[in-house]
Amino acid sequence: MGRPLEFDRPRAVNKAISLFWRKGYQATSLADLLAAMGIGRSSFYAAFSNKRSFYTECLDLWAARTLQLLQSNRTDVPTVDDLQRFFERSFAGARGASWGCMLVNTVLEMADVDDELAARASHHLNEMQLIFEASLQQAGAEPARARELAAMLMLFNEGIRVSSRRRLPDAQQWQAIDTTFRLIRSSMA
Amino acid sequence: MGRPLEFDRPRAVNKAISLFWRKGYQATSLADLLAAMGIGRSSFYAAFSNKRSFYTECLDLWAARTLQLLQSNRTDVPTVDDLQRFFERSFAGARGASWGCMLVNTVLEMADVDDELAARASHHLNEMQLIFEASLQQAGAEPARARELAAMLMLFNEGIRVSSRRRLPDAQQWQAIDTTFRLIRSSMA
DNA sequence: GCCATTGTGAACCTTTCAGTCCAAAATTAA
DNA sequence: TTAATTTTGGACTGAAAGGTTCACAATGGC
Repeated sequence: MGRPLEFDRPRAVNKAISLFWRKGYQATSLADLLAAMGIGRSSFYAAFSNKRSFYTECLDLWAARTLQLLQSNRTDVPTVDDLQRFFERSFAGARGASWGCMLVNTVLEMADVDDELAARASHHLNEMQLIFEASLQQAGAEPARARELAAMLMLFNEGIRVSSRRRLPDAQQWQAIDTTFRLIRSSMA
Repeated sequence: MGRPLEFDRPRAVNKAISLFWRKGYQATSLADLLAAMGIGRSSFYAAFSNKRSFYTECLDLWAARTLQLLQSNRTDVPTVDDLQRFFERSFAGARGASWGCMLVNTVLEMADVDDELAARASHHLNEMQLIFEASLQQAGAEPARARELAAMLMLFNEGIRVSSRRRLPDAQQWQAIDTTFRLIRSSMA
C-alpha cells in the first residue's frame, strides 16, 4: 500500500483558524498557512481544494463551535445570566487563544469583495441571534421583546468583537459587558 | 511656467475614500483606485507618496468628517436625542453614499497586520467616544455614568457598523437603534 | 513663436501571490 | 527484497500586485 503517514488534520485546521482569525483571509498568505500548519504545498492542495474553500471550511467549523459554546451556556431554565456568561467567557477566552470574531471579521472583510463568503458568515450570525432570542424568551421575555433584545444583543456582539481587537484596557471591556446586561435586566424587570 | 492643469484632488480623494470604505485597504488595488479617481499612476505617486500613506490620509479625513458630524448634532443643551440622531443620520446616509465605518473596518482589517494603522483608527474611535461622554454629561448623566454609557455607545457604534454591511432589512436596524436608546433613556430617568 | 517647467500616460521592474507538477521518499503487501 | 502505491517537498508558472522611470504633452512667461 501507499503511505499512511498523514499530517494531523484537526491540529492543522486549528492552526489555520487561528491565523485566519488574527489576520483575516487576504492578509494570510498560503506560505503563512503552510508554515503554521507545518505541511507542504502539495499536501495542502491534496487535502483541501484551494485557499478559498478551505477558508469556508474553517469558517463553518468556527461557527459550529461558537454555536456549541452558546448552547452549552443554556441551562434547563435559562436566564439572562447565561447569556452574559457567554459573552464573558468569549471575552475571557479571547485573551490568549483564538476566540474572537471570525464571523464578524468575514462580514466586514468580504462585504463588497466576496458576496458568498459574506453571506455565509452573516447566515451564521443569524443562527446565533436566533439562539439569543430563544434564550431570552425562555428567560421570561415576551416574544416581541425577546426578538428586539436579541437584535440588540447581536449588535452588542458585533461591537465587542471589534472592540476586543483594539488593545483597550480589559477593565473597560468587562464594564461594557456589565453595563449592557444591567440595562437589559432593568428593562426586563 | 509649468502646467497648472491638475486633477480635481478633493474629488479624487472622495472617490478613493468611497472605494476604501467599501472594499477595505487590501482588496482595493491601485488599478481600482486609479480607475475610480480617473488619474494615471504617475499622477497618483506625484500627488501622494504611496498607497499606504494615502490610505492614512483618507482615514484621517474620514475621521475628521465623522467627528464634525458628531459635533454638528450637539445642540447648546445636548440631549440623548442628539446622540440618537447621530446614529440615525449615520445609518440613513449609509444607504447610498459612503457613510459607514472606515474606522471600524480599519481596526478589524489591520489588527495583527499593520499596528500603526490599527492604532490610528482606534485613536479616532477614542475621540468619538470622548464626544459621546461629553454629550451624555451635558445631557444630565453623572460623570461616572456618562463614561460608562459612552463606552457602551461605542460598542453599539462598532456593532452597527458591522451590522449595516449585512444587507439586513432596514427596519431591523432602525429598531435596534431605537431599542438601544430606549434602554439608555430608561437608565438615565 | 519659443523655451522652461511641470503634469501625465504607458511601458517597465521587482516581488509576491495562488496554484501546478513531478521526482523522490516512505510505507505495506508479497 | 522488491514492487506497488500514495504522500511529500520543492521547483516551477502565470497573473497580479505596488512602485519606478521616462519621453511626451501641455501650459505660462518671454
